[in-house]
Amino acid sequence: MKSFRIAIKGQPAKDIEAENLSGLEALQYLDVKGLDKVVAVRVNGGSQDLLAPVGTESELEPVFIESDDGLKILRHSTSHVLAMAVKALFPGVQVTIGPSIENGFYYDFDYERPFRDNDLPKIEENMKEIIKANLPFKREEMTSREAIDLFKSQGESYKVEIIDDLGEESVSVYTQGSFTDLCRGPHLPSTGRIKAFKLTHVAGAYWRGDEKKAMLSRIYGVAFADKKALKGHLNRLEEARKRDHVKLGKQLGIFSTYEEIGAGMIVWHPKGGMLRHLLEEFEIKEHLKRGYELVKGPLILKTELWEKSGHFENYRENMYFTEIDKQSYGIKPMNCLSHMLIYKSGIKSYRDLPKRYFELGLVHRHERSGVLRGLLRVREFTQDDAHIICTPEQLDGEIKGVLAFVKDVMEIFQFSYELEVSTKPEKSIGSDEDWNQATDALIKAMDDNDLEYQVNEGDGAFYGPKIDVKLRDALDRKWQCATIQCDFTLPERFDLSYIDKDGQKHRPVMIHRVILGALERFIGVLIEHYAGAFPVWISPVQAMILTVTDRNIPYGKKVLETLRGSDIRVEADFRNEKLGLKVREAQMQKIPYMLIIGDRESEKEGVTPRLRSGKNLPFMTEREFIDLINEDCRQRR
RNA sequence: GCCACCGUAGCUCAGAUGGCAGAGCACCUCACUCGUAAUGAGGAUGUCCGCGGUUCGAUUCCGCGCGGUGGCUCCA
Repeated sequence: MKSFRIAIKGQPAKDIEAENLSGLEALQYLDVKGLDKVVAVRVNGGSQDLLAPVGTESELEPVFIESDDGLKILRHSTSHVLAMAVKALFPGVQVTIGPSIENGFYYDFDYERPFRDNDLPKIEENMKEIIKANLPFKREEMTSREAIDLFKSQGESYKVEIIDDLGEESVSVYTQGSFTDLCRGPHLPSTGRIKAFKLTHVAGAYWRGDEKKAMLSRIYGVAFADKKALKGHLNRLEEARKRDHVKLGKQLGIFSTYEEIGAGMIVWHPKGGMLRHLLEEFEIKEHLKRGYELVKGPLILKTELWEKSGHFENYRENMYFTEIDKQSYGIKPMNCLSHMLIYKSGIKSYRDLPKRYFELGLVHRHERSGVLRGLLRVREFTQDDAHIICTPEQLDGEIKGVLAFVKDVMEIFQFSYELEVSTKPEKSIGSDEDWNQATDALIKAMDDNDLEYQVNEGDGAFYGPKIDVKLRDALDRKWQCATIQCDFTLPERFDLSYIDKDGQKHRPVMIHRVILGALERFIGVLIEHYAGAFPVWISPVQAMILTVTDRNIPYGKKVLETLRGSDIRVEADFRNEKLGLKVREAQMQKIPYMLIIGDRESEKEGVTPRLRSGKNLPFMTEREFIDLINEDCRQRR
């Protein structure tokens, strides 16, 4: 008999005598409530299986299935059940890896053919059998040598490769029924604890994420603590799909694409044309306010210039080229080149700096066909691009200025965003000193502003480190919008200089930055963010005049003229239709204000606005309504 | 680019072991002049994404393209 001193974290310890004590027994002894919801236990901070023994001095924390860690364990265990089912149904399949992910899990397989959607139902059936059998997950430690022999005997070469690469003395494996998988754990006590899961889709995935390696077949699934939570998740997904910007873009007359025009090319319909115009107007104002200068470069530039900048060498695959009078030209994928030449067009003094050149620049990039998606990834787009050329001493202040700019703009659109900083990649240009200085400047700017950020080591551009600002779409996928990038290459290659106080030429520093990013992508995220119901200040149509009967058309026309004359974006529905129909249609177009014009309004010369929410405002004069809209716009709501 | 799925009327979608292609909405005409999410009746609507192949016959089966969606990779 040994004596154990155990405690629930933060509570008094208890002593107990036992030969051996599992986590589960310890929790029982400590009288933990709701044990049927406990899937693992943290012992002195580290998660382990419920049935694994605890040490003689242990501080315990139950891991409940609904907790983040509990769900991770559930999802990971479900992926093992998936692998077992697939091995049972498809002899000769090899298993690779199967982690838990947000809301679910996946498992990658190597099989003679890829899996298809219609394989999923029978796999699910098999998984349900495994769950019903309530097989325990049994952990076993063994030397790597033994594990390699074990997996070799099963023909599981990927597992052998993983163990080889781990280079550990020993590894752990988990077995449920006839299926054994290399795994660190922990796992559920048994398969019966899986109460709600669903296989969702299949996808191809490269082994180890390397496109030169084998294409595996991935099966995705979701799993939740109970059926209600699973259903809730599936419902939320369905709701999110209704906000899909491609769908809303078509319904609201914002944009469309055409097979006959080409992939990744957006055609803007009237409402989208207006939306773009409003955003561009907004951007120009905001940039001028912050000391930027408006510039504009041509769409195609001689290929020699792209060679000089390094784009031809590094970015040719993504560029379109054309030939005019036997001279090769490249269609710009970025706007920086003309900006460089503008800077060089005269000698610059330190007194002239910083220069902030802003351009709503149209760029073309040949993105690989498989990555295109709606407005979020296209081949032709407009960037709200600027290049800030400054002295090294000004760098910190300029970065902070851009971060503040991003913050202001994101607040206007009520976006929450995530910051990521990317450091020096393997393949890069420039000295370590430059890199360190610029990376420090980026990080310092964020630290000084108490901003939270994630570091992506080695993810920087080849010419410099960057801060990326990511927004999320309806389905919670992250999209890079704003970015702030330091660049050492271009000032060097274009031999940019300024004359400093010492009368000598010095090399300026350059920041390449966008705030919204690409207008296309931003609008895509924006549509999903507002579910198509734009605030009044950027609504393509702010008000719709709805007449009740034909008698009201003359006054309706007068209101239309008055509002148009006051720069209100207004349309009118004078059709001989029932008011209910007109309201419904305006409602589906998500127009902020409907102006009902009946006999009452015609006689008293005013309007009765109806809001998108269904609420009616009191009768008011045309003037009062114009003021109302103008106030909305001033407040950007 | 790679893997899977998908492409039928302007829109949303149904359809057939391979045999003249359907519904609702929208559209057009007529009636109704109407107060806050669909008035009624009638009418017209197709290269079933494209090109080849198999077949007596292909929108359906096969191949190749084009386009879309979900992933992987990429995203200077």
